[in-house]
Amino acid sequence: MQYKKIKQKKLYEQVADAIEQQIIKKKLLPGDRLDSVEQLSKSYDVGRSAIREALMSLQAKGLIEIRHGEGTFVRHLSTDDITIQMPPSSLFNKKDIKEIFEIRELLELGVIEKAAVRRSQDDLLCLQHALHTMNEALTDHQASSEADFLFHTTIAKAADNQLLVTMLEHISKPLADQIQQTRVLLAATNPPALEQLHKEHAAIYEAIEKQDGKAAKEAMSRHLATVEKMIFI
Amino acid sequence: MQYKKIKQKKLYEQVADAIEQQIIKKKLLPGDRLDSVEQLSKSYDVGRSAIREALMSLQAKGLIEIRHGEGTFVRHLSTDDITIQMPPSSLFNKKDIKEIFEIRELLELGVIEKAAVRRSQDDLLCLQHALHTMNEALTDHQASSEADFLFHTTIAKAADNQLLVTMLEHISKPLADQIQQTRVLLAATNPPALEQLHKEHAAIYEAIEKQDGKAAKEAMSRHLATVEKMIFI
DNA sequence: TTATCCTGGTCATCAGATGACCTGTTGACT
DNA sequence: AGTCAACAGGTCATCTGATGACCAGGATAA
Repeated sequence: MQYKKIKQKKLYEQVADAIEQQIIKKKLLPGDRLDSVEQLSKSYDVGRSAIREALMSLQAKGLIEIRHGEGTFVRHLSTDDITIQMPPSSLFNKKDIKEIFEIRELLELGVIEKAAVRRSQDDLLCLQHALHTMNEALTDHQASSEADFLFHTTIAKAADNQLLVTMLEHISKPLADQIQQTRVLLAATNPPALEQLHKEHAAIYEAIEKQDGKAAKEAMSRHLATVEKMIFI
Repeated sequence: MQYKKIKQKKLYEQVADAIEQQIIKKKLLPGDRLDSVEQLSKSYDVGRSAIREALMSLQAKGLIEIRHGEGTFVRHLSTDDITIQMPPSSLFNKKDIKEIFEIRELLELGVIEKAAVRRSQDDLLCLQHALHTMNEALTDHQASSEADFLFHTTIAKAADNQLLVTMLEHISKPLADQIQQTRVLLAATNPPALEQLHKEHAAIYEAIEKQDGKAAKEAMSRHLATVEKMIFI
């Protein structure tokens, strides 16, 4: 026998949904100010706390912005308001990290093909800069990790797809921790490996400069294989 | 002249951070029960509302679960707790949709290669079922759209990467609306196009059955090209 | 043993009060 | 006219006491 769920939604969720619908249906446009908490409280006939919690959850979703002393406003939003909720990396196990890495690989390989074709002169300069910094800072793990991250981010930017940049950044964050640890380890036990990383980055850069998508993809593929080996020892 | 921001963080954010740190530092393990709101209110020496808002924001992040009448618990989490916040699709413009589609293409092409290799017998059955439903329900746009979605989701599942499934689902959601609209349109104006979609799906299925990654990828690529054309008229 | 009731602990929500903060206005001073 | 302090009105931020809803587990009755 099937029963219909009577799940009574929590009050603030109902309110949040109602307001969200208004935004979706364009009854509330970006930039508009919502009524004050007191007002809404009366309109929806619920307490102020319920309204407040509803607004807070919408703010967490990025739909609205609450400004102390001013009011609550509908946000203007675009694809870079898409966010990925990643629990802290310390809570992941090896298998999770592997899954994440697999996805990064997909995105990164896709992005570099586009980047090689679409890259501008500016992008090249940025890449050069990152490359240079990384080489300079071989001993400063913090700085070289950041430059590494910047290198990859810049490639994503060159692909001219903002959403892709956002996703790669989010996906790479938990990996970045792992990578930095690995860098520290390598510097102590296996300096030539760092040298290899740099060569791979350089190869990637050259392929992008030549706008050779295929070569770039292969270079990136080799690079990721190296990194993967280093992480999953 | 540069000035340092004196941003004083809101109370509940400080509390939320404090508790999050405890979880990250493993002082609070998954399954543990947090102190009651009253208790925490005393411990942190802030009002109950601040505690409550902090807990709500952590719940939104997926780190904890608040159970009415029982208490608040640290969640066990894994990669499928990674969520992607997508504003409602109606708020996107054409360019945004194009970016999203580009990413979907990347993920989908990557996933199908893995799926073709890793697919189990069960996965094949599911795919058959989705395929069948889609064909049956040519006139029921709702049902056929769902079957379409199921078809792609099942492929992701076959790739044996839970995170990938999650991401693809989230990414495809805003596209699904567009696609359904398109389906309705096609049914009225261009029935053969629906036929073509079905053939493409079938081709994808066959390649997966043969575990031919390359062919599967090509079939999917053709399919996505078709869909893209249909969406961006 | 099993079903029912009771109780203590907890979250959900409300409403009043106070403080902090922002904007715009007014009026004095330069 | 331009600058600035002071003020007022509106709004969010937070605290607090009160009440209801909900759950788990123990006590009780059939």
